Amino acid sequence: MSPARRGARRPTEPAEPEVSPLTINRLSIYLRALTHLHDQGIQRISSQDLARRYRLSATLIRKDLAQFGEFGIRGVGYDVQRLADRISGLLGLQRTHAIVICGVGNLGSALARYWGFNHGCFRVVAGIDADPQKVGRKLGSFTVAHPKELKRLVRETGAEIGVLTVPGSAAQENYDALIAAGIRAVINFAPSRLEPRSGVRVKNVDLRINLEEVAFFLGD
Amino acid sequence: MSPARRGARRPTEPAEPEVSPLTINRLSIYLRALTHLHDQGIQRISSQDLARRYRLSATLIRKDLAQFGEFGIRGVGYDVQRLADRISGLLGLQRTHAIVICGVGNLGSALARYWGFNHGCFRVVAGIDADPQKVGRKLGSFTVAHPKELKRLVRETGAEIGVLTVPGSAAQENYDALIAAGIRAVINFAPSRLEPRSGVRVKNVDLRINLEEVAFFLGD
DNA sequence: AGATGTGAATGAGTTCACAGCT
DNA sequence: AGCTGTGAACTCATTCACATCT
Repeated sequence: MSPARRGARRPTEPAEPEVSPLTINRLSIYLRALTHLHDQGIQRISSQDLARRYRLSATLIRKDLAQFGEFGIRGVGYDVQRLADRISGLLGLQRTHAIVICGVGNLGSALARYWGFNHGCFRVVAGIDADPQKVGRKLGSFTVAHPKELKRLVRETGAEIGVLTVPGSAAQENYDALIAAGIRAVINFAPSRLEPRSGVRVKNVDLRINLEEVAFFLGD
Repeated sequence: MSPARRGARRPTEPAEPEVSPLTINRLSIYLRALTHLHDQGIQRISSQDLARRYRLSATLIRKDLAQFGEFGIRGVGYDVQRLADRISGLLGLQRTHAIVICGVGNLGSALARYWGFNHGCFRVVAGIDADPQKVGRKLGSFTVAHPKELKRLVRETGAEIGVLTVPGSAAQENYDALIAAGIRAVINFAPSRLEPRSGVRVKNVDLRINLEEVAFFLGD
């Protein structure tokens, strides 16, 4: 069966529902597990064995994969290498994705280093900051630029992903600027709901909320 | 009605189910919205108005709150200040929670600065790193310590929350060390499933997975 | 035999619709 | 009249159970 993705279906088809982020996140987990197995020289694995080793659900692995086709061999299991390749393809990790970081403070620059400037299929290729103190500063393989350069940088680098690590009060305007510059997906670390502007994908990551979640369970 | 929390129920009661993290995370969101309203001098708000302003669901606000009691006035709405106080109480934000950061690399030190050393009810009070290069380095209001100091530091500072920002390969041993030292909740930024050791709460935060999620929607 | 892939059953989470209070 | 609090309906997610294939 053929994948359902970003509404890229022909008008005659009966409108397949979009794949859930839960499933997509699990695909990432599966991919890591498979990579780990591959590094250990293991070539074949069953969903059950995969589940046992990495504390996952065997049925869920099969159900998740079923949304994209048939990847295993009945009675046998999955070919580690092959499944890893297929998942990596599904996740769009067979090509490089360029990232622009908007707001090069503590968090922004740490993420840049953490995600790597030239590492795997994600590449942080530019940093933007309105603070004149920060503009011109060297960060990894590039120099921090002023927001007015954003559009040009996105065009020149082909950046698709924008990372918002600006103060909450500046999030919306920077988000709008990213979209105007042609960015296609945004990961927002600012603790504010963004007014969605278009078909651009927004993923909110709220670091503070994690502290409050565990605080709840610690009690008063 | 009385809250269901960390199984703190009397043996006679019919085993209330634990509150969902989804609800807890939304409480954090509500609290921020209310704080924002309070800052604007707004004293009363209905669930509908709150939902409209912050793009939330009115029914869900009421349902979430209903799990902890009755906070509103029928026909009127909620008292902003009062509701904020109650939620902040539920989340355990009426007292300070001390945090130990395990692994003071890019991410660890950025989080320390981002979350603040002396800011609100969370306080980063210690940093641990096995790298001799980093031990002794000043970070905010303390000095990075060697892992062997962990137990003493936790005891002396009363730290409850441990943050794991070590490489994936070191995650499990550091997790075990945190638990042995008496930490009561862990936020794990390493991309590896931890073998759960006890009743200690673990919250996994996987920063790389967010990139892969948006990459999926970008396609190949 | 032994594993996948999948319809059916269950469970979790959200929305609907309205009784009941102010 | 207006809004909260809540049972019932519904939707989404996961697990169960098994037909199907190697």
